[in-house]
Amino acid sequence: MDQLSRLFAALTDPTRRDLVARLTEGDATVGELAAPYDMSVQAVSKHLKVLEQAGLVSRAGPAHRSPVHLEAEVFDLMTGWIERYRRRAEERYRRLDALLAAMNERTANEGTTGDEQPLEGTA
Amino acid sequence: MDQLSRLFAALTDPTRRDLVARLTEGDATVGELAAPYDMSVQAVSKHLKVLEQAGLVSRAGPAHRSPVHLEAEVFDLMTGWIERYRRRAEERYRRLDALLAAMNERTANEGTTGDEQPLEGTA
DNA sequence: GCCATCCTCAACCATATGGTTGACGTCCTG
DNA sequence: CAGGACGTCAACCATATGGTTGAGGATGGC
Repeated sequence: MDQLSRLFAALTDPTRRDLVARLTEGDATVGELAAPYDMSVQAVSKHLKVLEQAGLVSRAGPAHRSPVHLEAEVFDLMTGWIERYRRRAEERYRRLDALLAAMNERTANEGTTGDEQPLEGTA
Repeated sequence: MDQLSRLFAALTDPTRRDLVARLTEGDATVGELAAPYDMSVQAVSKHLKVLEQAGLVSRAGPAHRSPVHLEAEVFDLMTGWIERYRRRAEERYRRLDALLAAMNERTANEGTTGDEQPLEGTA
């Protein structure tokens, strides 16, 4: 699985999104992170593993009680993907609007010209 | 499942991300969308259903051969969530930097003052 | 050095996911 | 109106996911 897929998958689960949200307030140990949930510590540990493999979280060391740290920069991978296609879609809407405006203008000037499939392959 | 979860889940699958990417080039029928993949049309139809339930995609009508349309605005729900916590994390780093700078200045001026847990609850 | 605490690993279970094939409904064509 | 093309529905299968419990491995305090 590629990292982008791992990132989206990681943030699919509401518990994991909540963990990320809490980590923006500062590093925390697994125990601290697990405390608020009505769920076993092992389950939270698994969630953290998923976040870690997605690159969203890191551990200071393999040590006992070592704090979990949020790696906020990897968010950019997702926003990068999203914004790219968001922009592309908007770009297309603008072109479509321009095209429709041009068509309106032409029909207002002289009516149909015999060329009637201007949308094909352009929009 | 809440919409945010559905959105992240929808974009987890590379095939669905690719469908979204292609829809930024313009609306398309299910058949057109399914053609490039080494996969049954039914499978692509399922993927489109997932995208539709996440709000990322809409159909012109229940009709035969009706085009699939991308709803790019819902991207904002995700970027909104991501950017919120991205900002929160950065905000925290700035506060931490400021605190460390203040500590350095103080120790440079007069050494320890006896109050030695300034990080607790602040970072 | 011992023991409690923190955390992870492993096995297990229920359900969700992503794919298949086959059957069916609906529309456009002739 | 008969037939083919397009799309979805349903059943099925393999694997992934999110949770549980039980056991075990390090660490740190005493």
